Amino acid sequence: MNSQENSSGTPSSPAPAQQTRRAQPVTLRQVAEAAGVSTATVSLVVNNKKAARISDETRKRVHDAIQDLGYRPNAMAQTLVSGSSRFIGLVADAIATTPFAGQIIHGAQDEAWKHGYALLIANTEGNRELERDAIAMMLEYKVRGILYSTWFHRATDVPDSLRESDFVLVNCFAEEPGARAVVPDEVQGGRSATEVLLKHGHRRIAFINATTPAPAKDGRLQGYREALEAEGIPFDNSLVLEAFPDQEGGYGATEGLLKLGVTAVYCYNDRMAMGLYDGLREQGLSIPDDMAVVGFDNQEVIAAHLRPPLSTVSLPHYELGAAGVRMLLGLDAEQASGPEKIYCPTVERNSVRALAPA
Amino acid sequence: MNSQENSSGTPSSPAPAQQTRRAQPVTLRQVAEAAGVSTATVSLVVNNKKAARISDETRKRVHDAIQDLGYRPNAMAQTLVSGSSRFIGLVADAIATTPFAGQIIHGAQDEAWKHGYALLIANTEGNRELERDAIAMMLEYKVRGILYSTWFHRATDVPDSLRESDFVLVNCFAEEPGARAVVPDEVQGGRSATEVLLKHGHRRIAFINATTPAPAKDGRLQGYREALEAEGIPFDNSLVLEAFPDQEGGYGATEGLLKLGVTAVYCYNDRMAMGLYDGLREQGLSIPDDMAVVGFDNQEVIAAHLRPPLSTVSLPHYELGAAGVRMLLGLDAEQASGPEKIYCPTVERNSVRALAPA
DNA sequence: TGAAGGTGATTAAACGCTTTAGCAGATTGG
DNA sequence: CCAATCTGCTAAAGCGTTTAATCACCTTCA
Repeated sequence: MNSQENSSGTPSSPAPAQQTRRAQPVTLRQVAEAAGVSTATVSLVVNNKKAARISDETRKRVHDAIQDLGYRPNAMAQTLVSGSSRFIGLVADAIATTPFAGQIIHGAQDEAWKHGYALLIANTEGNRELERDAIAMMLEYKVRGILYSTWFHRATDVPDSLRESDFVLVNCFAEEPGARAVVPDEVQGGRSATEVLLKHGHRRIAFINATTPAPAKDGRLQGYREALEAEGIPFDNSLVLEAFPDQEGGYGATEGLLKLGVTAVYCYNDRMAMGLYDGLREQGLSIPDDMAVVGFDNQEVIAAHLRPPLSTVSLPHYELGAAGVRMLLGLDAEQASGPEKIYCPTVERNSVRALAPA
Repeated sequence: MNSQENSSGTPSSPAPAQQTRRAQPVTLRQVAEAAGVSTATVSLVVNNKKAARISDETRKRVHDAIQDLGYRPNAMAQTLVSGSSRFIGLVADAIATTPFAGQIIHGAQDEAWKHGYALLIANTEGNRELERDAIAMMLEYKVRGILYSTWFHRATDVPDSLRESDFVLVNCFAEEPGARAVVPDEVQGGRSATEVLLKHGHRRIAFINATTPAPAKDGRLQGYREALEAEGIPFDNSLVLEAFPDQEGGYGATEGLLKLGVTAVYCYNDRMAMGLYDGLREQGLSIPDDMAVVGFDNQEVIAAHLRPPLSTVSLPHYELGAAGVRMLLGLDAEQASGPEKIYCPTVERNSVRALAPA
């Protein structure tokens, strides 16, 4: 890479930048001395200040010195003087309990990075004390702001110390007036899921909802009703079942479902759909021929690889993280009020087929 | 909380610490002025230096001032003077492609936190340039060291800039002599998986290996052989099949498997086992009665909720992350040589049953 | 009574960088 | 030929801490 001749004395050191490895980091001053200029000059060329008048010759000497010494600016010192740090904090209540949390981190990281920020993360495991400490740590690092995220969509209260900084709630919300938030659009998601079925001609559609109270429970049901009613199909409460939102719940709901005489079913989530697959198969029923199924969440490992692959609606965790930092940074036009709702895209696979016209 | 009387003038401010919200952060100097002491004194009490001689009265004045102003130390300034930061960097090639990466982050975060470090993360999506930038960023923040992790166990090469810092490879390894690494013990895992079957009396055990070359492929096979041989069962190469390591691969392997006349099968991973479940069921075969199955990875969403729940071997991602930071910090006794191998624990569920004695 | 020692604080330098004001010398204009 | 302007660079202050050195004052004891 560096084709410059070795004019600087020491003849046989193969990797000049490497030899200082793990030693005290090289400072601006050392570069300045090596180049025979002042630290101000070095700073000016490092930061490419166009206002500064530096001769090409000097500029080159500085660059060479930087190369030779393997200089890296000290970000701590920079932020100290500049007054504002380039950190965004992300506190999560469960980083790994679910693949989802990872996506929030991912989205936040990408977006933060895009705007020159680094992500500082902490996970609290739902522990209030840990949470307080984590937030304190972030405040001490003078983060630009904090993303407070939960692994499932829910109401939360805002920890006091959070208020000492800018913050936005991600995948959760609080009644509190000033609290900005980003959440998935459960209602739209529920509508989309139902529409997939509707679009294929199904008219009698069951919904297996969760038993566990949550915004998702209400929203997804609401979306189901809206989609139905938009098609002029009256909502029939006897078509909505409830079960615990996991595989076993879905499996257990099979019997009840079969009594309903429906041609299609929309499950609260993919895991229930997975259980339902087993239940249906046990009854010798085929998906999508005997029953069309859609899920919700788009939990990759499951949805994409069931037999047949499951049509579902995606929970936009990546987008949630990204939108969170955008909101924090004030990049999007400010919402009127209430949390910003993120669109849940439909993912069509093969668990739904057109209903043969009767 | 703060039951101190409001002796300081302004009468009706309800939340004293809160009112400075979002303003310029309070500094040590301001606390010092408010308490009528020098900044040195404040520093001394904040850090609880026992060597320092500070009267109780002064100490109290300082604490009150801190409370009133809502002071938080500036970590940047602290690390600047102390010379060493409290950061550990984690660069991952895929944060969210898989639930696994989340676990590595989680483990690293917990362990780092335990030792007073904060985790700085970056994900590179396998992009070399992004990777370089991410590492550069970490170096500029003068991290204590960097964890370089991959989402599946593999050989890697060490990016040049990584060498400018302490680092350890997590879930990957390099030939390079100086490169410390932590990886899962695939061989032991393969042995454990096989032993679960052996323990239940199975003697004729198939192994469905992956087609994709990887340390896991070799190691898990090796473990299978070792376990067999330890029981005096000669290794029979015709009992090892190969398929693409996902659900479809497992499903597709059903036919070949059934020709083998085995009573049990050990799958390269849980996803293949999931596919195999479907294949077996299609043939009207029951797990575990007609065929005992064990997987590998312990991919929660799948393994715990298949019908029947899958016995498997856990890939210790959390431990990998945690062991990574311990190694980085030099907390564990140094290994003789080669990567440190992390134990893969067995998780027994219901997909294996004792073989009725013939 | 005066030196020695203890107590409770302060002063000031340093950490690595950015940035404004300004300086010396060269060039230009009138 | 002198002032004005331009060019290339530097001095120094300041960001918020920590910490070694020091200071003023008070006790104690020989």
